[in-house]
Amino acid sequence: MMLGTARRFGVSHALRATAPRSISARLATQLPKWQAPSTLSSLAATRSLHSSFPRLSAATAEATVEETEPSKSAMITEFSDLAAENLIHNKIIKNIIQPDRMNLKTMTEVQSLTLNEIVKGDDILAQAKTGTGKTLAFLVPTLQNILNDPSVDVSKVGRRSARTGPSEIRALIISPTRELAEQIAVEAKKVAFGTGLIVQTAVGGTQKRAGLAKIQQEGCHLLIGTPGRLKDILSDPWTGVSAPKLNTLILDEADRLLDQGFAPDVEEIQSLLPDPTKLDRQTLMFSATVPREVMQMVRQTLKPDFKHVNTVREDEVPTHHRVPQKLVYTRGLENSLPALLELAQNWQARRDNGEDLRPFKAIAYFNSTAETKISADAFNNMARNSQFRQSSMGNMRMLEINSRLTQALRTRSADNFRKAREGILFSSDVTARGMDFPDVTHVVQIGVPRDRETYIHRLGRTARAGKEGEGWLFMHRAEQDVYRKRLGRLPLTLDTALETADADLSQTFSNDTSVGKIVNQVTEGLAQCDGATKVKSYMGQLGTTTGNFDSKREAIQALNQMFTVGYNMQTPPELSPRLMQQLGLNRIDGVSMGDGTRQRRDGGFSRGGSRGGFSRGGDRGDRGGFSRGSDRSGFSRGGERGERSGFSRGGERGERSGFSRGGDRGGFSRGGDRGSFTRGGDRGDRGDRPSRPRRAFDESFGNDSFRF
DNA sequence: AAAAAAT
Repeated sequence: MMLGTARRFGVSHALRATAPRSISARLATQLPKWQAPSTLSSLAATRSLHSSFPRLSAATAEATVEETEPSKSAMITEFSDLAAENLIHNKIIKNIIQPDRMNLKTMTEVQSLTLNEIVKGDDILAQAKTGTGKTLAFLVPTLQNILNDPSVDVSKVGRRSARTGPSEIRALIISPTRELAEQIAVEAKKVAFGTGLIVQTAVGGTQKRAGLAKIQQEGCHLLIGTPGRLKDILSDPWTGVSAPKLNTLILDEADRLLDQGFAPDVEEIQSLLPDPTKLDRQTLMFSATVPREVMQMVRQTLKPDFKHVNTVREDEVPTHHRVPQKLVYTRGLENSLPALLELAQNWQARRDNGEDLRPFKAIAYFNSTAETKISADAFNNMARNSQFRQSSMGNMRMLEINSRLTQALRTRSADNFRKAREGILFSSDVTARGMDFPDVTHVVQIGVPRDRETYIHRLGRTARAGKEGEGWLFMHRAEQDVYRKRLGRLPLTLDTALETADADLSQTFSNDTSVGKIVNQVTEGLAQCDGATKVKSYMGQLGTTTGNFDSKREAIQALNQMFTVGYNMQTPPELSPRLMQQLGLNRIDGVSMGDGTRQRRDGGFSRGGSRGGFSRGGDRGDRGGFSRGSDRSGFSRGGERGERSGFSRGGERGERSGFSRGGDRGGFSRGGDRGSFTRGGDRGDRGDRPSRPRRAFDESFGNDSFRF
């Protein structure tokens, strides 16, 4: 059926011959609000329910053609037809469709809708949902265009002295992350296999000299890289790598590359390329999201008559309809990891019960690198436990990835997760965009993400290529306002099934209950993490929580509670007056403020010689790390006042926070024993929590103080 | 102090 349709429409030369008319004119003058007709998206959605990759059907093709191509151009939907029309090189087609190679048959919407335009040489902004083949959409026609260039010599295929050099770059692809650049390159090499086209990468974190040597030796037609390294090698005349013949510039994840952080680099790279008024240059932009704010940048960067190919209706969300998105309120920040473990265990238990579910393979996203680390550490600690190993969780890989790891470790984690059958990847936003890990069943976002686009792209790591997947967002109640503002219109539904999400973790739990088992495992895993990691995690979350929470006061209380109850630490790190001011915390209760005499040392925090580590009260001989009762107001200023209160003076919220001693809930034993704090006094088993090994920070930090 | 990205 599809094939017949494709043939009916598949007239490539007609496509090439027809000039784009009204649509480009329209786009040039007004905000490009062109979009695929409604039938398209609804139909795609329906089809995807049947777990097929949303392809172009006959009906949609027709509708789309009319809408997008007033010139009645045709639409091709089968890769094999591209060969018949002699539009795309036979070798490329073979690489795509052969079962022992990429094994693809039918093109996706973006691929169909952009191919002819790209071959024609038009500038394009293409928007399509995550996991619908955007990479291939720009690779195939771009590689073809290079082959079409008579000045490109690929005649010496397979021989050592191919007549290409480091200045033969015809197309450049910029990616916002190193792993994505590498992934695109892998795909590009598959497509280009046997054509003689040379694909190279240039990303940071790798040996520059080795990379350069490779390009110098083998030459390069298509270069793929990240902004910093591309800038570096293209601006340095000594490298010999240059692009005087460049015809095509591709911005993958274009909205990201055009935003604040990247735009200057991208502009600088453009300035290193041949003057577009002298050598015609095609620019292609691809992304699942293009927020309004960047449209101006898009328009500035593309030619005035660029095409906006949008397969996502403007009133539609660029997520997949088939992906259930669940929202979970957590009682405190410390509940996230137990809830994550519970989610994984529940899933595995259902599998054990014979339900037809794929193995649990999840990405857990955090808003700070330090939090990814402590979470990965904690889960790795748990996974070492024999009870855990023998459970249905036993075969899970626990992996970590973020930009603070060495590139070697990053690459290893990504590779391992790709290969993993089941496991959890604890990730920062390095992997949020474009990464294609096969068979991810769950995306769990912990904390409201920094913006809507981030949410959408993270979610897009699951349910790719027609597969199923679930999205989860764990969020503190006090993030509601920012949630509504950023994600309010997305289709999340409240889920209250995870028991540990709402458990009061200041209690003691018995291993006889399922909740207790989970909580105690996490507690123990965290207890084995070192103190510095905990402090960094606290500090790392300061920025996002104070920004995300309904009030700064709530943010601090939640963080302090996470630190004491979740991490089993005594007193939260002191903050310098300067930092407090920057965070707007000056008049917030519950903050430990240092006296500002810190000396900077590695990583932005300083160790003040004599000041107690984390200013624990006990060893200083004063009243213990916590203020109790409502007598104390204000906060401590380091030690010079001799008092340590730190936080939570009574107050209506006090009792929730796990410290703030009323005595009724157990809370906190201060006193000289520094450390042991016993929660759950009301249950009568104080101090007997199953797993409370001596905290690592006692050893590693001694009496030193950390102020920030 | 909060992703990422050159050394």
